[in-house]
Parts: sequence; structure tokens; C-alpha cells
Amino acid sequence: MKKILIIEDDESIHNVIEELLKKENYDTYNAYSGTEALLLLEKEKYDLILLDLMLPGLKGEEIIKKVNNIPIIVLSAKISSDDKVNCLLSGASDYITKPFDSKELLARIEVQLRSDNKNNVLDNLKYKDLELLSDKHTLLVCNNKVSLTKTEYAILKQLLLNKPQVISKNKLLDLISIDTEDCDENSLRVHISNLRRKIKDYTDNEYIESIWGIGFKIKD
Amino acid sequence: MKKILIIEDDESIHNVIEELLKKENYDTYNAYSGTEALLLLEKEKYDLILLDLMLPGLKGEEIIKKVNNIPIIVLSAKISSDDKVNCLLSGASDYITKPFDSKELLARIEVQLRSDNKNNVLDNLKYKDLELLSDKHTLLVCNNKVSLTKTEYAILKQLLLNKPQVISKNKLLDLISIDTEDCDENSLRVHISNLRRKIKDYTDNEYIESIWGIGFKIKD
DNA sequence: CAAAATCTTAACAATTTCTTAACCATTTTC
DNA sequence: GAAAATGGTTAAGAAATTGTTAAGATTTTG
Repeated sequence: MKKILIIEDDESIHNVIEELLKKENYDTYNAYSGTEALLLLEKEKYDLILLDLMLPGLKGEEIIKKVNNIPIIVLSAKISSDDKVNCLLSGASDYITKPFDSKELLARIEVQLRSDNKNNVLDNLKYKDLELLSDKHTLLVCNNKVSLTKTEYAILKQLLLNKPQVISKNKLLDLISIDTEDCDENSLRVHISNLRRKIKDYTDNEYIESIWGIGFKIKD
Repeated sequence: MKKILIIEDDESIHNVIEELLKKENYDTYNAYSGTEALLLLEKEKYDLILLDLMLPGLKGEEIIKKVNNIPIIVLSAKISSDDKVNCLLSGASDYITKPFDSKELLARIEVQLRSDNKNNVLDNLKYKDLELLSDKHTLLVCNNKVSLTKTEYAILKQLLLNKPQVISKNKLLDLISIDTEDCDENSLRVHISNLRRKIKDYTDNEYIESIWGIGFKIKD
């Protein structure tokens, strides 16, 4: 869940934005002054900043200069191109004038977070005490490193990606066929068995459930 | 010098933009239809695309979908937020409505090229006791000069750039294929082996880790 | 053009992973 | 309730991957 810091002193605008973002499942954080924003920025790392320019305490322009490596979208009533250019050149990633269109704001937020993803590692797949680490092709079970084979990784990845749906054996074989060419149902059974054993070494929870006659799913 | 492709059928607007960019020392390329743009895009790699939406041949929206990994700024007379949202969500990085302000256009171009630079990491190919110099053939291991071959350099560079992510053997071969044409998996193994030996001469730390069945990565 | 550097190819052993097949348990079908 | 189908586990052998070395081919350099 992406963390977005909203820096805006007008409470009614602030609430509108916050609600909008919450609906889209963003993790929102609130600052109502420039100085408050700085305090929060020291404490935590955010994925994006929405910034009003006219703020009590510390002007938005100053915040832009202090922030590094976090995309900033300026949301301002100032419509002059000098203001825009100034913000953009000093570090902001985008500039939207008020009043803004909700959908456009959301789209522009997505653009910023999208380019953020490119740099970062693929998101890890987490479920309860399981975490699939994409950078190493390993699995954490209750924070214990468990090394998976290529096929095991592919199977678990598909199961987690499609949770809580059942995946039929054929569908699963198809999905992992990029990584493993001649894996049949029998072989799949063995891999699932091995996966279960590796997980069982570190937790008593059952994670892979068999649906008789159909296939497999991640247990709720 | 950054290469910018201008895709715009209106010749007078096209010329205005071209002149503006040339003054700022950008390398400009011109396409007057969607289909022409595609032809150019197949031939050369650009750093940025300025795109009009209403084009003969192929609509701008289609071009957005086809282009990957090059920032696109849409320049359009369409001011509806639906058009903006549509373009932004399908891959454009920014959307400016005509008539546009020259300075703002230049600023927004800089923003896009700026985030481009971040990815290319000119400095900082350092990791622990390794430092890859930009001269294309020298590696410092604990500050000892080690001379690398072209291929070894290319491999290590990609591994460091993508750290801590695993790079599959095929991906790695693809990434270094600019420098080395006929390097296959077997050859890659030899190069990695040689790299490890050269590093081992000066430190006991392991730096290149093999992920069985997948590829290689820089060890954490 | 010859020497040096680099790269690819091939062979080998060591290791890891995968499939196969057998056996048993469970569920479904008739 | 017996027969058939499905699922789980196990072990062994087959297959694939990796690391290393050295020789010969290719490219670069002086």
C-alpha cells in the first residue's frame, strides 16, 4: 500500500483529498503546515507528496527544495506559469491547479507511482506468515529463509497471485510452463508436497489447500 | 545531448516546438504522422516523445500503447479530463493542453528527462568494497585496481545496476548484448567465473551470487 | 603482421532439481 | 460396498545447472 503525505492547510480541501485517496486504497498521512510536514518527513518514508504552496510555517517552495527522492505533486491555486516553472524546475514532479478534477489527480498520482515502481524491486507477495521475495526467489516463513527451487517458486507465486481463487491443475501447469517445460500432474503433486513440507518446517498453519477434483488454492 | 521526437502534423506548431527545443540544445527529430513516428521509433532510441493526439495514419493514443520505456508528453487541444486520464493511465507521463506556455513545456520536459537520469545512474556504481569506474575497464576491489575485459565490465555493471534483484541469464545476456554479440550461457558462466576470481584476489567477500535455475545477483 | 589479449567452445566433475513410478490413503462413482 | 479415480508421500535415477579449466579461435594492439 503506497504511502501518500498530504500537505494542505485548508481543512475542507484536505478532507476531500484524503477521502478520495482512501477510496483508492492509498495509505494517507496528513500535515496542515509546512513545519509539521518537515517533522513527518523526518520520521517516515513516503512514496508521494501532495503539496499546497501557500502554507503556514514554511512555504511549499521551501519543502520542495528540502525533499529528495520522493515525487511531489504540487496542488495550487496559483495559475501563473512562473509559479509552475519555478516549482517544476526546483524539484516538483507535477503541478496541478485548483480547482482540480478528481480523476485527473488520481491519474497523475498513478503516473508518479508508476515510475517509482520501475526503479524499485517488484513488490513482494505477502500472505500471513508467508512472504515471497522476488529479488532472490526465496520464501520467508515466519521470517525464516526457505530456499525454493525454480518450479516451487513459480507454483507458489501463481497461487499467491490468484488468492483466494482456486487454480485448476491444468491452469496452474499452464501458468508455470514458462519456467518449467515438462511438468505434468504427477510432477506437480510432488512439487506441492515438497512445498508443503518446506513450509511445515516453520509453521503449523496449512497454506496450500487441495480442492478435490479441481486444483489448489491458498487457504483462507 | 538528449534526443526528442516531435510527433505533430500541424506544421506551424511543429516548427515552433522544434525551434524552441533547438534553442535549448535538444536534438530534435520530426514525425508528421502516426505511422511515420512508428517507423522512426523502430530505428532509433529517443529520450523523450512529444505527442499530438489527432494524427493522420495512427492516432496518438495508439502510439502511447506501443511505446515502452520512453517518457511521453502529450500535447493536445483536447481539454477534457477524460482524454487526459485516458492518456496518463495508458502510459503517458504528462499531458499539456494547447495553447501551451513555452516555459512550462520546457520545464515539464526537464522533469521527464530528470527522472530519466536517475535510472541511468552515472555515478555511484559502488557497492561495499567494489567500485566500478566509468572508464569501462577498471574495477576497484578494496581500492586495488583490477582490470576487466569489456564483457566482464558489462556483466558487473548490469549486476550492480540491478542490485539487489536477480537477473536471469537470458536477461543478462540481452542486457550485455550491445557490447558482446555472441555470448551464450556457457560463455557467460566462464566470464562470471573469471570475474569471481579477479575479485577473490583482493577480498574474501562473495559478491556474485548464483540463483539456481534463474541467474545471478549481487549478494546482500 | 606478429604478439597479446580476449572470447568461445568443449569437457569434466559436482551439485541440484525434476520426473518417474510405486505404494497407500481418500474420495467418488456405480 | 467394490471399483475407479484422485491425491499425498517417498525414493531413486534421469536430467539439468553450475563452476572450473584449458585449448583453440578471434579480435585487438603495437
